[in-house]
Amino acid sequence: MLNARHQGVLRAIVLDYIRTAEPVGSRTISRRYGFSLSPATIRTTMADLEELGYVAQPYTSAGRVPTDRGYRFYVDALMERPQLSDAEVRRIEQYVGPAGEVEEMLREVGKLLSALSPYVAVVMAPRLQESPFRRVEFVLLAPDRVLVILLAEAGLVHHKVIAVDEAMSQDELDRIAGYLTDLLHGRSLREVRDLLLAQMAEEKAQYDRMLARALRFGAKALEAEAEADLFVAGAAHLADQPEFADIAKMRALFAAFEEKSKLVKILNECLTGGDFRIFIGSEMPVREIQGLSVIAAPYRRRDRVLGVLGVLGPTRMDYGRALALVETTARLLTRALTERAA
Amino acid sequence: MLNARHQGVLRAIVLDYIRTAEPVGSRTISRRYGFSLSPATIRTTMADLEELGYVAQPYTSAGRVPTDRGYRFYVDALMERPQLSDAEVRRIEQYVGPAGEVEEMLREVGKLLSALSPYVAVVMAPRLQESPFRRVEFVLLAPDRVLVILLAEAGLVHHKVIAVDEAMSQDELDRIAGYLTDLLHGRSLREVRDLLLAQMAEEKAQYDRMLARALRFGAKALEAEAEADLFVAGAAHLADQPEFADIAKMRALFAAFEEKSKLVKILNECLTGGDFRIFIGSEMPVREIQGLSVIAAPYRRRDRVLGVLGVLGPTRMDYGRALALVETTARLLTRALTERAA
DNA sequence: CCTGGCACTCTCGGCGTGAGAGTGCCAGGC
DNA sequence: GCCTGGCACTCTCACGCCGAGAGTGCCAGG
Repeated sequence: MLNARHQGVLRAIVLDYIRTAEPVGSRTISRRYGFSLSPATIRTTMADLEELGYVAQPYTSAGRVPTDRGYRFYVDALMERPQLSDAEVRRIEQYVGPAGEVEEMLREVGKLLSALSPYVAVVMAPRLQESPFRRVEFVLLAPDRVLVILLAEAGLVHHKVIAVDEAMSQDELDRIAGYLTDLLHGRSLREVRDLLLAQMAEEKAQYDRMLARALRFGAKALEAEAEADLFVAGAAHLADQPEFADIAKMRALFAAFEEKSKLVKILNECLTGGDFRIFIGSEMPVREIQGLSVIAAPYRRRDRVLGVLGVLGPTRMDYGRALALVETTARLLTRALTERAA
Repeated sequence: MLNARHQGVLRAIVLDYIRTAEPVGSRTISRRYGFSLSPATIRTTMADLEELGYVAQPYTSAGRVPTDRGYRFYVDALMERPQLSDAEVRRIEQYVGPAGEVEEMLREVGKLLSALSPYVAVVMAPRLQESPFRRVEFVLLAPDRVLVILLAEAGLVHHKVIAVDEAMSQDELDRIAGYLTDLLHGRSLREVRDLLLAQMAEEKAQYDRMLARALRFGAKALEAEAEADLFVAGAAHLADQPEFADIAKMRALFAAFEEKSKLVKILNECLTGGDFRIFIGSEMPVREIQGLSVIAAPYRRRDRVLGVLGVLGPTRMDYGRALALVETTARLLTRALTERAA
């Protein structure tokens, strides 16, 4: 479909446009990208590329700009895959050290990603619901309020306060906690909850008052968490990108960020699939976000996918470097989480 | 200093400018604000106000714009104090219901403030360090990692994971937790920590191994939290304000928001003082934030100030309404926290 | 098949202009 | 003595014009 010359010119257009954010002319390509062809020849090639939909002109007789399709071809077939520098890799390694708490670590990773790139970092935290369960603890705060502490694998901790209808003693809570912990060791919270509900449906007789109470209470404590947690860092970066010099665009963007559910939707698509995922402009599964690309990669513990991290930038983004950054971070984070004691 | 006419004209200028964001001319004032004076007369008054520094002209022979000093006088002496509608008060009451966890509630309050005003909401969470202490719990995660759960008054909960040098059993942890809880009931974490360090310094003999260990471990568990927690909501609102139609200003603003420490510094100033605090433009204790005003009020539990909430907007802000909003929210939040069981 | 030449198109910045808003000042009136 | 209408003046802003510059498409010749 695209011969070598077409591909070379497309590559040059993408590279130059990523660098300068200005439409690229035939002369620039001929001079700066080592083609031994005159601008006139380049022009016919560019006309071909335009007809095939890989590049576009902002207006008649301006230079060419890559289309989403052009970026896609570039990413799939032309892009080099640069390595991060050793210093950068070391820096990432420091941030994902094995100590501390997972949420804290993810927040730091977000800051790191946004510091190492001019884009917005997004990190989706593991869904507690889906994580293998290790333990639950209850702490009586008041006769009618109980603090629930949920511990999942890999240092994932979550606490919440729930109201209870009937007064309980700390002793009773401890017994219930022990019972739940035994019952559920290693299953996900979702499984646990379903199990509890199933048991509750069965045990109509309520011959064991304590057990009935434990079931009822446990089901309440494990009730579904609201939204997947999302950390966004470096949103101010976008204001630096020339494509968002327009106030109206900026507004839409920042509004989109406050509605994190949109971002979650995009990142969710990355939970399946392989090593990484790139959405370019119109490929984005959410309509509200325009003119942006996302590069995201899942991170794991052993073989289980925990969450997704990535960067969000203008379609005119340095895909090679951003991908290296995202992949490396995901890889190192996966390693750190896998090496974690429990 | 300012006679009645001066004040009336200043008030009209501020009101009109808040509404329209356009410099206010003598004619507008004469027509729209019920002065039975001709524009020419208004003009001489305006010239006086300008000389005294209450208003300024963006350029020769444009209308007048209030200066920071003008806003200050308006806020101190001229401003009406509108009431929130019943519906709004009810809405706030719903958000600050007595159940659930404090942090969660504060986050919601932030969203609420930004929904009820076109400004940015900021809510500073109680500093755990300063809160009266109720209880500590330890959970052994791995031989060398312990989950610390700190419970302060009013349902303030915090957890963190710490690394320990020497292996401990859960039994031992429970004993230490009990010891610490007994020792410290009702004091703030800061006091507790200082106490521990003092005791450690004294007990050089280490005659009681268990006690020494408890002290050492306790001190570590209570180590200072990083930053005061801050919730920011509705930052995208600022993009709607005409004064930030300039990209450069927006950039600076959003960058300032990511550096939350600046905001914390401002809000900290409000922790002392009485019912509320208003910083107008150049009065702001942090130089990085320009052209903005802050209205903030502390919220309490009983008589103890826990934190601060407020809104951040352009100096051209509807001070009356914003103040009503902030004060009411702080008042209702205080009531809810005070009524809380423990 | 490539290339230099050429006419053409479109953007962009600078410039001038005129309308409009608002001012300060002054002389005259209540 | 204070207020007011009138007037000349100033400054911004939107508009349109123009020329420079960048880039194109096409064509004819090597």
